[in-house]
Amino acid sequence: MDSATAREQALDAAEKLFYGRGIQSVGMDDIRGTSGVSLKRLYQLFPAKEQLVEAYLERRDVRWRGRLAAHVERHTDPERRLLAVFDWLEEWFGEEDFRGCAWINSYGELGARSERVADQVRAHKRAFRDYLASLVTAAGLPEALTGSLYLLAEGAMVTAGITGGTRPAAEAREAARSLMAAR
Amino acid sequence: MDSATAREQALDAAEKLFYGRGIQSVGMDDIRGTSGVSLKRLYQLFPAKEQLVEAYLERRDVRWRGRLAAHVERHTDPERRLLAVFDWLEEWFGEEDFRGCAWINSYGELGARSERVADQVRAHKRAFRDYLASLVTAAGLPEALTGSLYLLAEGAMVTAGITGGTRPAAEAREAARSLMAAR
DNA sequence: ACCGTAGGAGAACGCTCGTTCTCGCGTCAA
DNA sequence: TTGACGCGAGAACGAGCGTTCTCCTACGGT
Repeated sequence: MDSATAREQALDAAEKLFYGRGIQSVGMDDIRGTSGVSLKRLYQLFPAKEQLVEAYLERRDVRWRGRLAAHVERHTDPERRLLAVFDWLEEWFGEEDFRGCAWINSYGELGARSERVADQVRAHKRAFRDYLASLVTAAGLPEALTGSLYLLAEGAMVTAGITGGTRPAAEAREAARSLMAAR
Repeated sequence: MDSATAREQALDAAEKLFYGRGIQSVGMDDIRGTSGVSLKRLYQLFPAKEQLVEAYLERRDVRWRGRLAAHVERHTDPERRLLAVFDWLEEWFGEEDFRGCAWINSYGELGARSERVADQVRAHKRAFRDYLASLVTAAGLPEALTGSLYLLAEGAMVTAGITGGTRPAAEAREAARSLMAAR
């Protein structure tokens, strides 16, 4: 098995376990068991657990925003594209293994102790907000709307994570629609 | 020192440390050092750390909702009372030791592993949402508004926790005002 | 004064877990 | 064929921490 493959398998295991059970409760030995990558190899690829955590969050960030953007791209009407964000949240919330927002969860777990993780969470959230802002601008809507829609999306993510179910996404979408109509 | 006092001091230390640094990174020895209550006494009062955590969350829940309600009580106009929720969030976010919503953080840390903690978080959030619903009803506004305002408040809490600052509260209040005006 | 008990300080125990080390095996170049 | 090397399996090490135990002191009732 070459390094690139081992790395991917390690990250696959990390994502599955860290996201599903939390970061602190997953040991490097669990990663080894799930990934099939030996401890020696793991430590060659990632000198410490913290770096595996960072790589996990970074890869997930790229994929998460990619999936969101891909969904939005399916629409052309600018206002429809904004609402598509909430459609996608609903789809995401409904996935079998959905356990809330990985960054909000990680922040609750490590934000107080790891500045690196805290920075990654802030960067991810800023990127998401910037993306929303670009959609708002493209739709010719007032910039101030960005903050409202962002808060609705964050509220939906945290609520869906805690209570389960997809309803928060639908509620957020309706609120968003109403705010957009109010101009 | 009598039992009641020891219990209060233990809970004071637990709240300060658990909220400030996260639950898992605080040891029972830290609680002892901060509270001045000996380990033996701590284990008499709380047979295991998990029970101290539960007591911490429960006492904080009562106080948090009490403070919110007290702030809302200062107003009589029903719509003003709803907006006062966001005023209070802004005040809370601005406090020196604010580190986000204790329940969202705890859920990120322990929600996947402790059903008890997960239940407490859900109960707290349900109580908050029910309270919002009662304010919405009292103001003669449509029930559907509750979900929107709740998501705005949750989004503001999680965002203020991650990025710091009080701005999310102001943004949420403006969005809430707009939604209430849209009827 | 004397005993029984409660309580404090802190050592001790057992477990988990991040990280490193040992050992043995297979591979490949010369 | 041989020897150096990479790698996997898993033991080992060391730290942190939840929990319990030991020992000692203080005090209240008789």
